[in-house]
Formats: sequence, C-alpha cells, structure tokens
Amino acid sequence: MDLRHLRYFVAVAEEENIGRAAARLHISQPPLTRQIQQLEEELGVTLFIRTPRGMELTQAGELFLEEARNIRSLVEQATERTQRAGQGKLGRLDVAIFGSAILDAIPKLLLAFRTHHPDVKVVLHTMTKAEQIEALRQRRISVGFNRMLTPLEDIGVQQVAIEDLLLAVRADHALARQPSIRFADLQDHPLVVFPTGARPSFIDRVIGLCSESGFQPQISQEVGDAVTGVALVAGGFGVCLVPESATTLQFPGVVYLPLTDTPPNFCVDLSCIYRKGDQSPILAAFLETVDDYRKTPPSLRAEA
Amino acid sequence: MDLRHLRYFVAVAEEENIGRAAARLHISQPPLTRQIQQLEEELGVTLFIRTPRGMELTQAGELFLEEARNIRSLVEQATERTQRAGQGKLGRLDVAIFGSAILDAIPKLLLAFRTHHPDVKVVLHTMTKAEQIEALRQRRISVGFNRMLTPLEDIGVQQVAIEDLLLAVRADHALARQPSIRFADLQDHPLVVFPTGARPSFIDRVIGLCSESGFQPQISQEVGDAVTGVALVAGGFGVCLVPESATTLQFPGVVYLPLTDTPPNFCVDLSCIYRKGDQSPILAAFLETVDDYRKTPPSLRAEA
DNA sequence: ATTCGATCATACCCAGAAGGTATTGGTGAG
DNA sequence: CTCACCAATACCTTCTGGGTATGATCGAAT
Repeated sequence: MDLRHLRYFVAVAEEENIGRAAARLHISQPPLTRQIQQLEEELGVTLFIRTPRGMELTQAGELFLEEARNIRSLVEQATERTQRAGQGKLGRLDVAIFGSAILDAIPKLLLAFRTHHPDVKVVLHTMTKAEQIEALRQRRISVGFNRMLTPLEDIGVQQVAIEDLLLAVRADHALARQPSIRFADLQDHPLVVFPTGARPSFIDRVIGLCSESGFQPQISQEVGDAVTGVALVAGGFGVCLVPESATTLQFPGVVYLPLTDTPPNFCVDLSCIYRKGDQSPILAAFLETVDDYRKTPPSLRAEA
Repeated sequence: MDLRHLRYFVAVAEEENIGRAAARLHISQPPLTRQIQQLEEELGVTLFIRTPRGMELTQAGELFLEEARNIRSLVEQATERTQRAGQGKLGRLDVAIFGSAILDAIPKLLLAFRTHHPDVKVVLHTMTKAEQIEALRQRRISVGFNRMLTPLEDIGVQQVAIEDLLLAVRADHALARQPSIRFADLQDHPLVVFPTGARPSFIDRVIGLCSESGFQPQISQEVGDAVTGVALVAGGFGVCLVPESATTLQFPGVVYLPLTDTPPNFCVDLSCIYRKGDQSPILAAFLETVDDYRKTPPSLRAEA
C-alpha cells in the first residue's frame, strides 16, 4: 500500500464514481479502477460495492475512509512541521550564558528571536567559558555567550556588542564629585574587581593597561560577578569597573561614570560561540538575529 | 512522498548508516541513497548530516522520525482494523425485532453472536413487519426478525426456529383440570388473541384452522402482544394461544399446556429477513450464527 | 422490446521510476 | 601512506503506473 492508494481511495469514496474521481485526480478511469482493485486485494477486503450507478462504500470501506483521511492529514502535518523545523522555525535551541550577560543583551536578543521564531523553544544554561566550549563539542548546547572569545579550530565566534567600561561609584564618593574622571584616577582608590574565576577576563586586560600606564591598582575585593561588585560599591568597598550593560542595575546611591581619557581597548566585547559546521537552521536563524542586533544602534534596540 | 520513503527513512534513521539500512530493507545501498535524497528534496529539508561514519539526524530529521513512525503505525492499525471489519468482526449491525420475539430466541442469538464477534455493535430496533421491510430497503437495518415471512424479490428469509403453540390458562381454569386438551376444546372458551396489527399473523392461520374444523372461536379480547395476552389470561379474560417461547413469562397463576391433537401447521415459525445481495460480512456472520442456532437442539442453546 | 447512455472492468502498450552492479570520492584509523 | 568504510554517482534493467481502446452490464427512455 501506498499513499497514492489512499489518495485515490478517498477520491473515489467521495465521488462515489470512478470516472469523476479519475477526472478529479487528473488521470484516466482504467488505472484508477486498477489501483482500487489492487488496494482491495492487498487488504483482502471489499471496500466498494459496484453498482450500475457507481461505487458505494461497504462498512469496512467507510471505516477505511476515516482512517485514510486521518493518515493523509497526518502526513500533511508531518511535512509542514518538518519543513518549518527545516527553516529553523520549529524546534529547540540550547543557549549557554554567563552571569552578567543576562543583564542587557541576552534578554533583548531572545525577545527579538522569539518574535520571529515563536515555536522555537530556547533553553538557557548558565556556564563558564570552558564549560560552554565543552558543552558545544558535546552538542549539549548550540550557542554560548561570553566575553573575550577567540575562534578555535572547531568553534566560530560572532560578535554581539562592544561595551564601554564605566566606573560604578557611590554618589558621595570623592570621584563622584569631580567634574571628570581620568584613567589615572583609578590608582588612588580601592577597586572591587570581578570575576574571580573564568580568567582571562576583561579585568586582566584592564590591570594590564594599568601596568602599561605605570601603576598598580589597589584591589580591595575580588567578587564573582557584576551584581556582587556593584553591591559592594554600594556598601562602600570602593569603586568598580563594569560594562555599560550593568547600568540596568539600579542600586541606591550608586552612579555610573564614564572615564574621559580611556586608553584603547578599554572596553569589553560580548560575543557568542557556536560549532563551526553546525548546519542547524535554528542556529543560522539565531546568528542572523544576533547579527541584526549587533547592527542595530543601541537606541533602537527593543526593550525586553 | 510515499510510504516507501517513510519506511526507508525510518530504517536509515535507526541504523544511522545507509549500507546497514539497505541490508535490513533487502535492497542495495545506492537506491536507498537516492530515495533518501528524493525525500529530502521533496520536503526541502535536510534530514541527515552525512558524516564519514554514517548518517546523523538533524533536528528536523528527528521530528520527522517521530512523525514517520506515527504514520506508519497508523497505517498498520488502519489495515488491521479494516481487515477485521472486512471479516465481519468489527462494525455495526442494525437489527429489527418485534414484540414477543425478544422473549427467547433473540437474546440467545445475540449472546452467541457477541461471543464470536465482540467488536460488532448490535443495535436493536422495534418494528412491525412492514416497517422492517421498508427499513431494509432503505438500509436503515440489515436484518429483521418476524414470523410468517415469505421471500420477496429483494428480501431473503432465513428460518430461526419453529415453535409449537401452547395454551396459556389460569391454573384454576376448567381446561387446566382436564387430563389433556384437544384442539376442539378451543371453541368452548373465550380466547384472547394477538397481535392486533401486523396481519397476517399466526393467529389468522389458527382461526383459519378453526374454520376448517367447523367452528368459530369466541374472541374475548384482541391485544398487541404475547405479554399483554398472558397478563389478561392471568386476569381471567380467558385462554390464549402463545408460542413456546412465551413460557419464559412466568405470570402467577398461569400455566402453559400443550394441545394433544393439533392439526398440521398448528405452530409458528420465527425467521429473519435481509436484503438479497447484501454482501456485508457482518450480515453473513450473523446469518451463520442464526443457522447454527437453528441447527442446535433447544436443550443445548445457551441461556441468555 | 430495443436502443442508448452511463458505469465499471479488461486488454494492451508505453514511459518513467525503482532497483541492481560497478565505480568514484572523501575521511579517519592503523 | 595505505587501507577500510561510507556515501554518492553513473549506467543499465525491470517493473509498474498511466494511457487508449474496447468490452460487459444495467437502467432508462423511446
């Protein structure tokens, strides 16, 4: 048996007439007769009573008609769903994120992706950079977000955004009263730094820049992420360099100030990584969304 | 697309290797490759990632695998169910009965049929003889039970049973005290007769036999069916001729007595009618059950 | 009663597609 | 660097689905 047999059978059952059914199917009558005979023979069941006025379903035929319609609609559904899956519009995307990336870009990105791909289930996993690469290779995730990523043999990188570094200070702090803050001012005040793990990180590069400028920053505390860092700033532990996106953290008494004479590379990138050669259309669609996001001026980015 | 494509696809997906799948399908590898390519092309979706180690499902492929298995099992189910329907083991049988036939034969017959065809839903309709024939022609029923049926052009008859006529009398009635009852005794006692409608009926023949014997029975009351007739006997309205099967009606004070010298044809038949040329396997199975029943000695018939 | 029209079935032919054999191309392991 | 393995390609054969022409049967209308 064959889907063709079902199509033909349904047509004959509906028309109750082989000739009309054949016309509807755009074939001639004799082959249709033969196909119906074949179907009956294969099933070993008489599906139609032949009358001089046409074809009439037997009880078994009526049952089979229901089943055939059922099967045909299921086949149609299956092709549609599979095609949507093939276009990246249906399925699942496992995404790894790290602590502070969830502050700004990720929610907006996911929102943008969701609006165009509502039937893709996005599953978030919190992982460090090393864990992300491991998980990518094991296919547990399809894409990961992190900073300071370099392409590998099997891992591709796509930039999401570049953020300036701002200085989080208490509003009553000495630096907050200055008209402008210079890079060199960092050497005079205790610094809260993060992250502790997951080196190399942006903070290592900042410390390197300090060394090049001839001073060692005073590190008052090392913490795990931006949220904790800003919390310590609020508690008077000193000042803290944070990416722009951390400004969504509104701690009472904490303000975010730009530095006026920052050296080159005094900024952090946010990128995502994926398996090179991953053909998944969902990944492709996601990376396209990322690319659109990157090219959109921050002012136009949708609010999450 | 074709059920063959689904079968092949599932095999390749399960083996993750075209060669092994081809072996399992008893075809050679190249045609299988081509069929998979065709399927992918028709869907417009990449279902497999070709690796040097074999074939690996894409996400869309995994979805399609589920759907394909689903469809295949549905097809299998459909053929099985249709085949059972074609053997008269699944479906529906509309049966017409009349008042007193339900007393004995019908329940036993239906029980016997049910045990061999548990998935055939039997629907009972109460109809007169004329209504049954009408309903048969309109295909609202497939079989009808009645008495004194004669074959018609388009209606076949199958005998179910022949029953003797007994005389229902009160135990304190004069006739009940006689050692034996003769046919001629009927002329001396008021008779309750049934049915009123649906002539010709067995009672007309009985009255005819009386005439031939040279007397007119005294009809005290005409009622619709045997149940009412026996009830009136219990109420002292006279005696009533009933088919054997009415003895299942145990009215207080009523006994059923045989007549010792009944003329030929002093009995009633129970038959069923059906459309000549009805090919329904369910009907065929039912008529076979009826035939078995007819050939079974009454003592061996299952109790309903 | 007979003819005509409609319907399904049969006979026969052709083309296209499914399957087979032989071979190539590419990749990873020894 | 070679071999083993896998999928893909090329080409041929066979089978079957579809087309045309025709037959068989039944009902309706003349």
